[in-house]
Amino acid sequence: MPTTTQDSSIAALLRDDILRGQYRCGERLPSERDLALRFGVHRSTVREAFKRLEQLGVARIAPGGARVAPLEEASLDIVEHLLALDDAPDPEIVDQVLEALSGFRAMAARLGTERADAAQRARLLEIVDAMSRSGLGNEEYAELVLELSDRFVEASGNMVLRLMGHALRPQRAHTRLGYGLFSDPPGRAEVDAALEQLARAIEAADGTRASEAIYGLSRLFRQSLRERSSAAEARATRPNRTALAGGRA
Amino acid sequence: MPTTTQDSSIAALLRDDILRGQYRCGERLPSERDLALRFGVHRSTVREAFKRLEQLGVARIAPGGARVAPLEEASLDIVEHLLALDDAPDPEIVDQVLEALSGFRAMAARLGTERADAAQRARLLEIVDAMSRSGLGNEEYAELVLELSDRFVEASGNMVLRLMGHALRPQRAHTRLGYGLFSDPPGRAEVDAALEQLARAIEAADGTRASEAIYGLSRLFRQSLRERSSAAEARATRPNRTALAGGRA
DNA sequence: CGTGCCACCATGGTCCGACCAGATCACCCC
DNA sequence: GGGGTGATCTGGTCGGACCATGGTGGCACG
Repeated sequence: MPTTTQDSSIAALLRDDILRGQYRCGERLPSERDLALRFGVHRSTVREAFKRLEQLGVARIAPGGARVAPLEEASLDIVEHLLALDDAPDPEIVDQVLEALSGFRAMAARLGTERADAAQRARLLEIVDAMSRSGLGNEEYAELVLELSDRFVEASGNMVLRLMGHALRPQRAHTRLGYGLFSDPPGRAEVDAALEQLARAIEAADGTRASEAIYGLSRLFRQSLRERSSAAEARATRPNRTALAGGRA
Repeated sequence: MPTTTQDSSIAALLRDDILRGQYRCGERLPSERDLALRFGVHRSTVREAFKRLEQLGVARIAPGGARVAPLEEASLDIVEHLLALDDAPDPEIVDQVLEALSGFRAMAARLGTERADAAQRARLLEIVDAMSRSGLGNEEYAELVLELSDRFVEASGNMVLRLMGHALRPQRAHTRLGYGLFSDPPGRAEVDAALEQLARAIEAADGTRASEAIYGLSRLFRQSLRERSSAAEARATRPNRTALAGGRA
């Protein structure tokens, strides 16, 4: 039972404030004493929260005041928090994460395909086969995609990939909406073709082809997601702006 | 002048101990009071160090004792510390990092190539052209590769890629040894071919081809590095084992 | 009036000592 | 021997304190 401590709650609050863009980069955060007063905790508790923020790379603590760090210095770990910020994260962030995820999975597919042993290869083919079947729901597809990705990473035997996958692991529904095209007639043909290509690539241990197949699949997903979310956005409130806004000049 | 604080020094010490594999996963770390005594600091200072470790994902703090976290839960940020651990990091780690770096750069090349504007494209071609010239030293090549990578990331406009690049940024010489093949006759032809392919891909905004070219280049580098380092290792002491050892079963 | 210097104050870094609740573990009783 | 139980240990939090440093305003001097 992960009983959250006060320092981690405070760290999460401040982190989200920063990620939401409520403090400009370089701006001073409230002093430790102020925050201790505001949150009704002891200063040392606030300090511990600050240390977390510094380790996360979103703040820089120095005598004279803690300041918001430039976003480029942040840890990849902020991604999951960016996605979890609100019910409707900035679609641009979601898209950038999905894009990175596509590339990451393509990378994993390449290495995994080249290095998988017989058992791993069989398991990979099983999953691809399951994805080819029709009649699965969004959640089921999402599960399959996740497992496929994990198996590729596992087969690659690369710990760095594993860590990257951990940071990018989609935990929110926002990133899983696109899988509907699996059952939609329009995209179905393309998906099937890509899956077929992927299966052959796995059998032939052809990393490059597997990589392309995965990337193609991911692109289809992202496209589908963009269409769906832009439609959804049209009848919703404005998305929240975050510190990432404008990142893609 | 980043005057390092005691808590960060202690955090670094403990982190390196953990990364070096001196504590088994799940094993209890010494208590805060013990460490405070050992380091001659107050317990609250040790606590701040612990918070950093927890945020880094290498330790899990809970009543009853802080324990070493499973490696999969760690942040990507540990990679740079793994490489900085000793003068001669485990070659397997270096190889895994380079492998991930290859994939990352291929990803950045794909997205960057597809989305670069005219000025960015011109700059990319400039760098590729500079890499084609002979007579450059290892350091110069490393610089060019780094800048090329950065420009691709910049052109991609993807903040997640930027964060990944930051975590994987090679800061140590170990990851730069392979560039010698740029001037070596045996590899030179292959390198030139790949560079030529890359240039054409950039001109044509062909992400897939650019990605393949970069991946091919990176593979040549890694190969070269492996040969060099295995030769060097033969006449050196055993490499240090770290927590990553055995990651590639 | 402008400028430069200095004292003052706020801030982070560290320390001291204390209390609480939950986890651990050894011991004892059954 | 097994299970309960209390001493003990651990982290979580608190209150207060001191120091060095950096920021800032005011005061004196030009």
